[in-house]
Amino acid sequence: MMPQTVPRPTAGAARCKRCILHARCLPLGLERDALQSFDAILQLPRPLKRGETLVRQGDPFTSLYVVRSGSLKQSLVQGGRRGQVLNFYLAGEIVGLDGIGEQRYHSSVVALEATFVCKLPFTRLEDLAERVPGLRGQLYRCMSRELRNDQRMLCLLSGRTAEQRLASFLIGLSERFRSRGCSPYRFHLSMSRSDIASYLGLVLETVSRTLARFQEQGMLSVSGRELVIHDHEALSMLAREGVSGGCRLAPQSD
Amino acid sequence: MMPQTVPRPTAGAARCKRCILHARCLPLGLERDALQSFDAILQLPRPLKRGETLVRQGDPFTSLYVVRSGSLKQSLVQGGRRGQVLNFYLAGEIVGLDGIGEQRYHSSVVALEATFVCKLPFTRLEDLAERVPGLRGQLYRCMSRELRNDQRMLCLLSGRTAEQRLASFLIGLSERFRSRGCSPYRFHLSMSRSDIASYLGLVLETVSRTLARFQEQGMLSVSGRELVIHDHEALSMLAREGVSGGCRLAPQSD
DNA sequence: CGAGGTGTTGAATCAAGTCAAGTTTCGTGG
DNA sequence: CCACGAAACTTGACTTGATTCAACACCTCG
Repeated sequence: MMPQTVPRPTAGAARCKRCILHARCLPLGLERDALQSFDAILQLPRPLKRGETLVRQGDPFTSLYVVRSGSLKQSLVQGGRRGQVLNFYLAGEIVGLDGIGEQRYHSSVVALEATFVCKLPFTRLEDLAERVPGLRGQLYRCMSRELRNDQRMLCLLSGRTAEQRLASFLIGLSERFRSRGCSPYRFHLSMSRSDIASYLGLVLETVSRTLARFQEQGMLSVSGRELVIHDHEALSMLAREGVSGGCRLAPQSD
Repeated sequence: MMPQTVPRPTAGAARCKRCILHARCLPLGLERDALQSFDAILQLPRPLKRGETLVRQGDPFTSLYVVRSGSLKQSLVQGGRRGQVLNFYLAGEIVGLDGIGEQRYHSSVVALEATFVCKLPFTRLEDLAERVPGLRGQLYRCMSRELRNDQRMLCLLSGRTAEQRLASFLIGLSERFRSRGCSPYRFHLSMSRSDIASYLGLVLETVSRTLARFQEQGMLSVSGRELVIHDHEALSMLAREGVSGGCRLAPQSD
């Protein structure tokens, strides 16, 4: 039987060396000594309840957080609008990077389910990074990964159909679960339809309808938040490209 | 008379200390010594012709570039699609940050007009950053600014009308020109309508029509790529919020 | 002067949004 | 444990803003 959710951390085990996320977390590739120093600044996993806020937009920036288990959503309030969902964070991902550089968190992050996070006070992390080039590199890598991620999102939101957006989203999730050792074909959506809609620049009715259509076409089954992907191939085809062969080419200036 | 384009660098003047961009460039806030070391790794401004490629998506990452004068567009090719425009760079902005962390540039950057850039070999920059905390901070700050910028774009592309997108874009440009000492009310668009369209997730016809509508309403005048903003207030109102008071609130889970 | 890139404008179409009921699910407290 | 109410989700009918397709105007440059 395949695990349907991300594995829980062994209770109380804060040391990175034994952490199941070792391979995909920030201290990846650190030497034995450096890893111990890293361990020393890392604070014990903190439990968050569903709906609990980890960082609040505008609050002073103090720490990065690594998701140990569970999931969160990042959202941004601008103007009169309700929070635009910018990202979902799964185990091993880093929360708070957009706060570096300003003194404040630029967005809010809220737990979508029971969630554990490890806290990394940034000043201490920076001190350590000063002495450990590998860690500095990892930090850059994380930020630039986030950058690339946002850029992928920009492409997705720019002139793609609802079907393509949703397919992309599901395939993306699927891959992330796969790389965490969970089934890429059967998983639980910890976010609401309206979170997904906001993330994809749609309204929740459209998400609902599009999921229904995918189900009719036999590509997947959804029941509430339980998802089973039947035709991963078809779905990722949709995600990668326009379904109808005709990708209309914008005239390239130059 | 107000300058209509970004000031040109004094020919051959590579030294940062005398550079007009001093106040908004990477070495901002560096000590005298650090600034000299920075100068030492910085390569002389290189001229680019309109349409010339500065970095090509997928090429090995070697350097960051600072725009000295002129402008460029960043674009990303994914799947079968033609380049999605991700960003426009003006004087003082840093090109190439998304390449840090991977060994490759993640997107292409092309000059929109005659443009000068200063080259910053990254390994040398990193060496220097190791010794100069202020520079490290600046690097973080730049990356996190880029992150925040992309996030603003995500909000913009997510369920805003063509009018709001275009207004946002124009106001954004206006502010950028203002902060560079150029007129925020009268400037030249170095990018084509189709570049703007791609950037805003629209088709070029829509950009053209929307500009025409703005002009009818007396908010601005356009003639080709020359733009005059008559009613900055109205435009930024449009940019900030839905024009019709009704910002429909998505039900917030939590 | 003609060609090609760039921009404008019009008419028709359609995908997604809006509004409006419903139904299901879930959490809380009796 | 059940009942209740509030969220969350689904579905349908209708509207609309943006895209598509198409024709044409403009400007620059060889």
